[in-house]
Amino acid sequence: MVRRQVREIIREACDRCKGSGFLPREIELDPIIETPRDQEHGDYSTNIAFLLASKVRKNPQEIARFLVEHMDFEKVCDKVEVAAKGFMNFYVKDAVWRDTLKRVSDEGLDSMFPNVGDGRKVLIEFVSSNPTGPLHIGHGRGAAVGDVLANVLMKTGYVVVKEYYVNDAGKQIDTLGQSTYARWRELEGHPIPFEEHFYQGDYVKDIAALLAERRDSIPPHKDEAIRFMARFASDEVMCGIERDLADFGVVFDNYFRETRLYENGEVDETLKTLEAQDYAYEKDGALWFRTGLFERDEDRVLVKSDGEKTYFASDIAYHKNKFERNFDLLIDIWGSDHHGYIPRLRASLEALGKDKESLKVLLIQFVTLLKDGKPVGMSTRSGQFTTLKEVLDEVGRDAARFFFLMRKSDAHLEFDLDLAKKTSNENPVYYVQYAHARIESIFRVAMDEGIEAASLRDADVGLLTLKDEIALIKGILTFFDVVEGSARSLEPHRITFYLLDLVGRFHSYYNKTRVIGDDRGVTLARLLLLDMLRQVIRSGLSILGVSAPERM
RNA sequence: GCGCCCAUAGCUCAAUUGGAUAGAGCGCUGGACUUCGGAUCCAAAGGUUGCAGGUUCGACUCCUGCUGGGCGCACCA
Repeated sequence: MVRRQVREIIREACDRCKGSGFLPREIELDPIIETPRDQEHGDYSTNIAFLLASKVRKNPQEIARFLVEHMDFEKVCDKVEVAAKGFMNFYVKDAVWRDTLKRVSDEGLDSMFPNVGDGRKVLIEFVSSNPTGPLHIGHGRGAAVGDVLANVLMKTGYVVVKEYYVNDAGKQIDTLGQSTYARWRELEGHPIPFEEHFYQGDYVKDIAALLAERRDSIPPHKDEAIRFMARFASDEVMCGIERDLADFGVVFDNYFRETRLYENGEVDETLKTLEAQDYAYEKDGALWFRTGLFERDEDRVLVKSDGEKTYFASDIAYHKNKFERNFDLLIDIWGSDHHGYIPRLRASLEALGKDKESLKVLLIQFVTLLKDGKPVGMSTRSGQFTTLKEVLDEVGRDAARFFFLMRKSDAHLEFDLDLAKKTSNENPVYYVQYAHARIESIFRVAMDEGIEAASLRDADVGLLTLKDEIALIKGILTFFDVVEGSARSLEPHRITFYLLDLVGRFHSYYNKTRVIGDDRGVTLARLLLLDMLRQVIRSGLSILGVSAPERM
């Protein structure tokens, strides 16, 4: 908003300088307008003089001075300074900040989010955990990142579809069937060896117990029984996964089953296409994809010599299917242990004539759970993993989601269970939520004193004259920049950091300044400020999927 | 052996994507409640950004080489 006005001022000045012959007419620049971290350097600054310096072979400072002389900034800025090195610093008028706040208040938050997506369609595929066991903590992090990223993109003008890819075909489902069968035989008193590669978790026993209750529906022959149990168990596990996700506040638009790709013949069709273009070849009785043609990676098997298709084969078909559904952007969110898989998938998309740049893969690093300051071990095979459900039961949805978004997704995350449970100042979730509850409380008091919510419309923002108040306004308005940056960089964790910073300013302001006082005009103006603040906190928390309580 | 990611205050992490004097929280030390919620605030201490070069007006950020950690390198998914 204000940034755009500053950009316009710079553009005008450049045009004027071109007219005067100082700058060559053909020069085109898109200057970066940034907010300096040091307040002393103004509200915005630009590096345009440095960019021009190399093109017109003049001193950056000289260019900056000349630009400022030809600049018509009085409407927006008190002053524009040229710093020693050549930065141009813009000092925005307090009145401009106040008026912008008032405008947001009048027009509503939702109309202020920048339209980054412009209606483009995005498919975000995430979690996609195999239906062979419950979600663990790592899936939880992926779920939080995917869900919040979806919210961010929706706010900024994208049309978003959230999809879960269900690997309900292949060997691991078969193993689940065998594991269930073995547990069932134990229950029936006819145990068979429980092999090491079977799924060890107790949930398999629970499912076997369910089956024991409906013995009649189990086919008599072992192979058929295993197949039946595989289906039954994976459906059961999938139900549990959906339930855990719902408890976590994550709802998918679509569950896409791998078996569907086989049933529709899409896998075979994809393989035929690749073969026809000589991107696939036979060797040693297997069908190989020429990954090396497109990426620095080895050729990979699509069809094994036993005739079985690999996961890679169906995954190519899956991504082809995504493109055919006319998405402009595909986002895959994977565990970072799958990073080696990226080159071959990108290669396959290129082979199919798709733009591989329209696939973005976000990698989620591992989560280490800490309890009593010590890491809690996890391993799917041994059944020792900590499930998402356990963490949710322990710390609650709000803390879990917030904690998952306190780190860049490709950085290791240490999740301190004790800290997440604490209802104290050390817990960052409470720090943010407390600010909201505190503002709500102030409004309750204001109501008691006979101030109507509607009267905020008549508040005179000109009465917000304190330095802290201008700083708060700037903080509030930064929200829209942060959401934009979050969308452009696909980094949802920025929202978390922003909120912590914003409410920090509020708490500080609160401790110094009384909101409700004798002067009704000032009171109203401050209430308007706080109203915008709570709206931004609410909006930010709702993007994170975290509640904004009125009382705590 | 090859590839990807990470390395920043005692600890956990930021740093506007190449910008100005590298910032927060926790912890430590000292302070603030007769008034809107002390689940809060204020102040102080804490750094050769793993090491060595390079690119340029300018590097935590980009390039090269080391060191140390994580993860991959299947006719598994």
